Amino acid sequence: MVLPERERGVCCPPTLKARPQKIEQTSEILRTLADPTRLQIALCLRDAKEPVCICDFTATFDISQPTVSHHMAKLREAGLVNVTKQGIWSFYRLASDLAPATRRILDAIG
Amino acid sequence: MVLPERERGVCCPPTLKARPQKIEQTSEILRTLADPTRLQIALCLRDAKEPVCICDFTATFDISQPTVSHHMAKLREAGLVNVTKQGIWSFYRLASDLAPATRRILDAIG
DNA sequence: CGAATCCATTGACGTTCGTCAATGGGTCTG
DNA sequence: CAGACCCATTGACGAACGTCAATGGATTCG
Repeated sequence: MVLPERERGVCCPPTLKARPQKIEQTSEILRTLADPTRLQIALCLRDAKEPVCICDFTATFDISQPTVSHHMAKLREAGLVNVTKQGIWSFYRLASDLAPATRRILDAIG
Repeated sequence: MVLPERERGVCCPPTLKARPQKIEQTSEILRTLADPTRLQIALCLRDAKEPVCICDFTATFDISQPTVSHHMAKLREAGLVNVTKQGIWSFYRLASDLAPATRRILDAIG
């Protein structure tokens, strides 16, 4: 294996291809998906044919209703999901204007 | 848009397709990549033709050497990278036995 | 050997995060 | 209207995280 020439104290800083702003955006998406509960919710919405009601998640996961609501807020703030209110119910689905880069990441999972 | 029928107090818990263990593994990968600095390092290693020396990252990022070392340890623990020591230098590259699922996520970014 | 260099580890500190209990707003039903 | 139900928000708390300064091991050079 041929290694780059090196002398003591001489480094070859790699050029960073991605713009800082892009890195920050991607980082937020990954941070949002990194929590196990939110990851399951996101995958569930990705694969769902119809919007899913909050009460379904509350019934599915072993966490309190406020915590579910907290996770949905995080997903909303990251632009990953849209919410539609119907009477007393809130239905969630993947954001209709999901960025292609975000869609690629979601599709790469599971 | 047709929504599922609903009555008060009646929920339709969604079936979770992914196994809990798989969710936990994916979650760790995402958590590791979620930090902006680690994300840049991972992408740099993904695109590098040759192993990259730690001192290169120390020179590139505006963080201390121990912090760079800390991030590399996280990447190692997550099984994302391998390290090769050569004299006083440590060269890092993407793990040779990177899981296909992990590779898909990495390739979906940037 | 002694000094210099690269890198990992340890300990500490402030911030962020996930969680819950409590509360309140909004909607439907009797 | 009164009660039941769904959901979001607030406040609080412990755990995890990112960062640095200090330290030490390992290697190389004079």
